[in-house]
Amino acid sequence: MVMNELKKLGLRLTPQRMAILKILEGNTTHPAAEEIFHQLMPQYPSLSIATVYNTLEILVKAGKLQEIRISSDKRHFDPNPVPHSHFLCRKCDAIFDLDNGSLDIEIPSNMEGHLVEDCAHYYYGICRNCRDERRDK
Amino acid sequence: MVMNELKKLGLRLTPQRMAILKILEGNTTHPAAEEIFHQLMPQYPSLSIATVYNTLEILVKAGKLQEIRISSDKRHFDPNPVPHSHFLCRKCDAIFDLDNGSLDIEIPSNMEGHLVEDCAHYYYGICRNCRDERRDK
DNA sequence: GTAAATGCAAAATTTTTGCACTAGG
DNA sequence: CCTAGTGCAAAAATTTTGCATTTAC
Repeated sequence: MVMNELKKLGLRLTPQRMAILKILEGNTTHPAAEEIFHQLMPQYPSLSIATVYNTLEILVKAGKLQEIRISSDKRHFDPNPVPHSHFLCRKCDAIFDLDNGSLDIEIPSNMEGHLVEDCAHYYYGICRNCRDERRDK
Repeated sequence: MVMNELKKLGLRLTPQRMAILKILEGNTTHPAAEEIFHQLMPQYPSLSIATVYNTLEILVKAGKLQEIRISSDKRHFDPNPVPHSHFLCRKCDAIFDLDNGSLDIEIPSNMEGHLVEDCAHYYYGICRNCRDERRDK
């Protein structure tokens, strides 16, 4: 559970943080900050978008979340911090996880003299759902 | 030469476009729109940032440029449209091309049922220059 | 001459910041 | 208590848009 790990890092377990964590846990839709904010609005009317951004940044720095820069306009977030590929559909804008089988992406420690710490692999095209729709018509 | 290819696409060769193309040709610094704009300001004081964005979008759509979404805050551009990896230095924010030898990135046509048209591989860490600086001190 | 491109300024979006107030531990 | 965290509103930063004017062909 992520909550206990946060405690160990000296982070306070506020209701806002727990709610954000709950939304993200097991979530494969890769929401952006604003989507999380709107989902929580009904329950937490006083919640601030700044708090959402703040929490997401903390979680990314703590290695509990992964930031996804696949879309040109806004950042998305993945509760799975293990490096894996993502696919963005040009038609419906959905982001999919691509599980490279059991082989997660290997991060080369050194590339042309650069010290590599992290990596991201993004793929673009038409997702299987949109492709099927097209086929039906 | 890119200019002639643009003509074939029915695009007009305006001074602004040619200037933007000239700045990008052979450029390995991966400039953002604003950097291009500022480099051209002295020579083209009336140039509009909207024209820079417009031109960049046209060139990307025409397949003459590659958009780089490696940085979370702004988009960068690469005059080399062939898929290849990029490296972002967390210390100096420079973007480097990673030439995967002669093996360019292969785009799988199909991944888990999705139709893949394009891809991007990004790497993050400390570049060789910043690493060397650290070592000297 | 005419459609395409430009420049300008305003708007739209996303993200960040400063600061007073609140509350978790 | 006391510091970390929150909320608010304003600001910053990037990108887009509408429209009148200009210009490449």
